[in-house]
Order: sequence, then C-alpha cells, then structure tokens
Amino acid sequence: MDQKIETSETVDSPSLSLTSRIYQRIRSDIIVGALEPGLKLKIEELRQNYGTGASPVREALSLLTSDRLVERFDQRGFRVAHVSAEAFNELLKTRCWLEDRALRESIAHGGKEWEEGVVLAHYRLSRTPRSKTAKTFVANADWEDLHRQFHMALISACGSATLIRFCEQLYDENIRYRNLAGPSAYPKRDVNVEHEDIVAAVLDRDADLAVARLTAHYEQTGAFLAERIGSSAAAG
Amino acid sequence: MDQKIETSETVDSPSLSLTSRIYQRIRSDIIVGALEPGLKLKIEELRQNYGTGASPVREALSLLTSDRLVERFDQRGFRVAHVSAEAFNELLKTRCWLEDRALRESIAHGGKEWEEGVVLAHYRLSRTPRSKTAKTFVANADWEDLHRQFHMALISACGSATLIRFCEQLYDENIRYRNLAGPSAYPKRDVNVEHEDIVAAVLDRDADLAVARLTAHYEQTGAFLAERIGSSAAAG
DNA sequence: ACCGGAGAAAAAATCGATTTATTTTATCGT
DNA sequence: ACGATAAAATAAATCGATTTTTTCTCCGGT
Repeated sequence: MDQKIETSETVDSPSLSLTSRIYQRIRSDIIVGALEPGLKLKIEELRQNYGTGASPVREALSLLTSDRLVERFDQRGFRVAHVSAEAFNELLKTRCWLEDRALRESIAHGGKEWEEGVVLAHYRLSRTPRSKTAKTFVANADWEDLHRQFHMALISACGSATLIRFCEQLYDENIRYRNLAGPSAYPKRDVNVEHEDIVAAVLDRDADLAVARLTAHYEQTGAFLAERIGSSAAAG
Repeated sequence: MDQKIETSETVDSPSLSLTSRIYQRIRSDIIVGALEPGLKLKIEELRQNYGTGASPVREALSLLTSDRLVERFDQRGFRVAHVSAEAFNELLKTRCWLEDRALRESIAHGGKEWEEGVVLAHYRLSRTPRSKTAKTFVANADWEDLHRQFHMALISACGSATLIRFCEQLYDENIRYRNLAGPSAYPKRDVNVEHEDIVAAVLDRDADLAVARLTAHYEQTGAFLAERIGSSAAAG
C-alpha cells in the first residue's frame, strides 16, 4: 500500500488556493454552528481573521452560496443563511422525496459493488461509537463522517450524479440543523437498529419497505429536531 | 396604476453591482450558446471585454458555479461547463424524476389559485408563436419565457421552494442543450396540444396521467435533442 | 415626540498592481 | 530524435488602496 506522507505543507497549505481554504473553513464553521444563522459576514472582519485580502473572502462566500449556507444580498454583503422551523420542515420533506426516488433507483439498478458498498459502509458505521464518551454525549466526528457515507452509499447507484449532489447538499443542511439544535443523542431510539433494518430491506431489494424505513428514519430524527428548533430558531 | 419610469440609468445600470451584471451577461451567453462548452474563461480577457477589474469577474464566475454553467478548477481558472450526450441523458432523467414528484405534490395540494395560475400560463403560452417568422424557425424569446413560466406554474404548488429551485436549474440547463443543438422546431409534433393535454389531466387532478404526459413531453423533446447532441457534443 | 434629510461613519464593491502557480518553450544529455 | 529539465511566458490568485453604496446619527422643522 502507499504511504501517506504528511509534511506540514500538506496539512495547512495543501497547495489549495486561499479561497478554497477559506471556503472550507467558513463552510465548516457554519455547519457546526460556530457562525450563527443570520450573522452578518463582514468582509473586513473575515479578512482580518484569516489574515488575507478581500478577494479570497468574497470569492469563498460566493461559492458558499451554492451550498445555501450563505445568503448574498447585492450591494449589501453576505450573511450566514437563516434558519427556521418552516425551512427545516421543508428541507426534511424535500430530502425524503429525493432520497425516496434515489433509493428506489439504486435498488432497481445497483449491482454487486453497490450492495457491498452499502454493507461495508454500514459495518464501519456500526463499529463506531456515536459519542466519544459513554456518560455524556460528545459528538464523534468519525461517526458523523461514516453516517454520511452510509446514507450516500445507499443512493450511490441511482444513476444520477446530479440527484446525488442534491441529496448531499440537503444532507449537509440537515446536519447543520442538527448541530444548531444542540449536542444530544436521541432518546428512546436505537439508530443502529434502524440502519440495520434499512440495510436488510435494501439487500432484499424490497424498495417499498426500504424507502418506508429510510423516510421513517429521517422523519423521526426530524420530529425530534423540529421541536427544539421551533423554540430556538423562531427569531430566524 | 404606477408608472414605470425608465431613465437610461434604470436600463443599463439599474443599481445592480457590476458583479451581478456580469453574472447575468455571462449566464445568458452560456445558455444561448454564445460561449461554447469547455471554453476557457480567462479573467484577463473577460476583464477587458467588460471593461472592469478582475474581482467582479471572478465573483460572477464563482456565482455561476451554482448554476452548473461554469466549472471551477482550483488554481487553474474557470471554464464554460462541458456538455455530453451522457450528461444530457442524465439531466433529462433527473428532471423527470423531480418534476414527477413536484407535479404530484402540486396536484395533491394545489388550490384554486394554483389551478388558475396554470390555466393562465397555458393561455398566454398558447397565444404566443414559437417562431418569430412563419417560414423559417427563428426562436421567439417571449415564447421561451412563457414556456418556462408554464412549466414552473405546474409545479409551483408542490410545497417546496427547494425542489422548485432544483427544477428551475435543470430547466435552464436543458434550455442550454436545446440551444446548443441548433435552432429548430420539432418535426411531427404539436407542442401546444401536448401542453393542453397536460393541463387537462392536471385540472382533472389525475396525477398519474398528468405525470405520464409531462414526462412523455420531456422525453420526446429529449430523444430529439439527444441525437443532435450525440454528434455535435461528442468532443465535450 | 416624530418624521425627513444632511452629513458622517461603516461597509461593500471595485480597481490596478503584485505575487504565485501553471503552462509553454527552449535547452541539454542520452 | 526523445525525454527530461530549466527558463520564460502566461494566467490565476491575491493584495492593499480607492471608490461607491449603504447605514447610522444627528439635527431642525412640524
């Protein structure tokens, strides 16, 4: 196997443009909730924070527009995208619609590699603790990553890179809402079992059941988040 | 009624930022096909063309990334998005999937205002000639605009602004492919009748029929375009 | 007290020039 | 002649300063 060489070069300036690095940072800061919804993103401020000129900052913000994490107002700058209970419900609904179709198509057309990808992604996820500590809940970044990979594996054989991209975008927006709702696990649920059930239906090629389980999975999480958001994000 | 005041100010610099104006221009140029697929978009060149600095150009290109009309390559600039027969087929398929759902939801939840919007949009479209001249085909911009409005009216009551935006994006990409295929009407088809049939099914609230007719409408256009694209865009 | 407008302050947008990265061209050794 | 390498040319990316626009503040008139 090839060795992974990590010079300090590779780590903090991996020959990415400044724009790209700022893009990544702001993106991450918005998703984890460090930059709160509606916050004015002042060029001068960011510029100073990152120790750069205005151009890379503006460009990064323009790019973040695609992800709907930043809103752009002509002649009056950029803001962190607003959130609201309504927007969240719409997001959830849309996500279910798109993944419904994407999963059906994957089940209809996915081959052995796809099946194996799903199994593998699920295995990895199941072996990773959701929380870093057993007592209190401390989000585990590895789990987050594997969870995303698992869900994307499910729809990866749908045959449309476009649809996959849409689903990814909505997934990331959803994660943002989850983070904004505050750090916590879900009570009275065994998410692992839900994932297992989805995988079982998928391997059976039972599209209706798989979709039902998948959307139930999303909607349960959604219902839980919706109430927490309703109160905290009312001022969005 | 309020009067529409149009000073020359309003016309060519409607208090839009330079960035936005360049954005619009390039966007339009890509959609109509004036800027050909894969073309390198050199900052310096565009800068001179538009008589501006580099920043607005870069920012406009970054924004165009959202529409998937421009591709961005870190450290090596921007290009007009490539096209290919495969990409077109995927686009068409995805569009059918999304509009399928969007139309069903609209039919299920749309009220009187929605119905009337559809009827009105269809009426306007039907009264507008597709070609500016009777003999040879010369695209009529009004028709293009009304056609878009008609299709968006159909799905406008789906209950998800997000889904509508996705559909709009795909619609515009599709128009681009149509323009790239060359100016021509479709042989052996009466598009007006197809639209009428869709409206009829919609007003009957017959979702299955409406969706079948809508996707058939898209796929017929698609089949026609696909062959023309196959040859001309092979080098994409 | 309240509205509107002038002036000041802040921020966005833009510019022109510099730096950095990539691509092309020319050169060298085999 | 070929492939690699270094130098030159081109283009992207970035910077720092200027211009324009918006936003805030203060003031006078009702």
